[in-house]
Amino acid sequence: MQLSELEIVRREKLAQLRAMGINPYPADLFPVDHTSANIKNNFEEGKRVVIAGRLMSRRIQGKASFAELQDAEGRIQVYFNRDEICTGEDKTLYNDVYKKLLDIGDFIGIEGELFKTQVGEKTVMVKDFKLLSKALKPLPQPRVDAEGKVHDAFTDPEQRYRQRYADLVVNPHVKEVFVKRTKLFNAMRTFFNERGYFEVETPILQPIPGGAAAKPFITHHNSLDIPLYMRIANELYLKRLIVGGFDGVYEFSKNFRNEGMDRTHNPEFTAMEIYVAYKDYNWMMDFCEQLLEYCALQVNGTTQATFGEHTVDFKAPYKRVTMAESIEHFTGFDITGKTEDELRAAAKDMGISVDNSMGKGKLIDEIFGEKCEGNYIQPTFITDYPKEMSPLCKEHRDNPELTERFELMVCGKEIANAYSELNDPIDQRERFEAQLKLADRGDDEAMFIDNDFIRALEYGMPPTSGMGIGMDRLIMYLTNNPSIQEVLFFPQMKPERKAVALTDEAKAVFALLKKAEKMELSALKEQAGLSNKKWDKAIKELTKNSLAKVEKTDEELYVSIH
RNA sequence: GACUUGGUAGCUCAGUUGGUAGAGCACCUCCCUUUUAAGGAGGUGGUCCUGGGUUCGAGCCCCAGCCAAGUCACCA
Repeated sequence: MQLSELEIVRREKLAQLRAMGINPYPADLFPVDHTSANIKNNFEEGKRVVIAGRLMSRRIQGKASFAELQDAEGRIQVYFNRDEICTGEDKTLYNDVYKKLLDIGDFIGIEGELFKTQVGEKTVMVKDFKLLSKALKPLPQPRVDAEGKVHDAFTDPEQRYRQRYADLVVNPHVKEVFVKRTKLFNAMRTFFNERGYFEVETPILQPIPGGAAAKPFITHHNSLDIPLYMRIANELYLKRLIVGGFDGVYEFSKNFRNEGMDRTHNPEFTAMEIYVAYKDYNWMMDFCEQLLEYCALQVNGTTQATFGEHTVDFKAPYKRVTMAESIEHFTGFDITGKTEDELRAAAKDMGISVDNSMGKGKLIDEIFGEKCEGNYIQPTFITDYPKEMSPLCKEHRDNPELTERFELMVCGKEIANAYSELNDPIDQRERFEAQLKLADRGDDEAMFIDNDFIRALEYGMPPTSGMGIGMDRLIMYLTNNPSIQEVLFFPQMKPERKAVALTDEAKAVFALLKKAEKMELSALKEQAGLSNKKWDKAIKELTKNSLAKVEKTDEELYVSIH
């Protein structure tokens, strides 16, 4: 590996520390008893504290120095004074260890006393300190000036996502997003648990990827010798549990879809699904708006959330509009009672591209997606979707062409999807078969038939309402982030770079060398068992790529890992 | 998948018509005992994303590729 000058300097400091008998990575517990936050909140002049964290900035002025220590809760100023730390004649702890051998990014533990500086800053006067972990790579160092302007911000999205650890260290606002994310999950759990609903886990590796229209990841189980799919949804398993007698079950579900990536789609994402027996989708709408109002309050302390140019209010209740009303409102076209051909012609007139694989449901969905969806900024329930595009949803009690389904739209995007669940096993089989026909017409997202799921329904499932919420999307709204990558710790990225391409001979030599770290050149050559020519080529390749180093002492040649 | 923009020091960024690679911060050396983005003086640091091409000469022009962001398409 090629080291920068800064990295080499830090490795040299590491060696010097060791030479002084200081372990840069000590094993023993450090008895922390305060954090930066509770020092500031409960400040007491002269109080003794033990704190630990990363050294994040230093202002050295000869025999004294101010620095900032960052822990999990924020930063606190610390004051290093030579004569406070080194009470005797030996001043090396300050002059050498602190001033020369510590770096920004190092973890240190501090024992000290609280005081306020002449300008009133709450500060820890260091009485003793200990290196807890040396950082070998320099962190980016954004700084904020008196006007709140950030200098040298660490902003490159590629580096921030690939090195989220560094992003989190230096960008407090990034950490805040993830704190809110966890608050959201906790709020939902609390809301559900208080109502007696039961958190469960269902399979991620599934023999049939069901519950949604999407392309799955496929994998293979070796000893069973069967294909398995990573789940695209957990719906069908949760409903099996309702069949099994639970009144309400929910799961935060990591789902996987083998589709495109963009700023709102990551190959793995988190959905929450909940199913409650003896309820219908009208009840679920009430439940949903109560839930989101509660979550917004828990996360942000207010029901209002800013998203880009919009201010969204999650305070219940939300408007409810049927899909037919919505389409009529925005296009003037009434879809009720229209044939597939009439719908296709209407869509064409609206300038929507259509093809013959599209059935009635898909056509209506296209019209809605194109002309209506984007207009709903404030939370709005869109209800009563066409039957064809909702194969797991109960037929509408008043209209056999429709289903009892709603989606919740916010800022023109869907964040929740809910049904009165289909529990008629014969109807369910017919819907699956209709999906097969769609697949034959070329719809590559049509659902598979899940016979085991139908068998479960045949035992009887109580009337049930279910809802799914896109957790990533919801937290994007609650934290004003237009990109899903900002709300995932580790968004999927293409691999960073190809490994150094080595010949097989060079790889073999390197493997031998790695075990020993350093060995005599002649011994390594003998172990490698290569011809002179091949040996020469292999060792030159390794040294050229800075993987190995050849050193000459008085009587021997040594090879070591670089 | 298409298009647009970008990739230069650890970080943020300049880089003129194609003519010896720059700044600020960081880092290193020296001075400095209550400061607060930035004390003073001096210094080090580069695979200009990769590979080809044009040229006497390429960070810059051309071609191909890699990675990212954005827009669109597709997809929930």
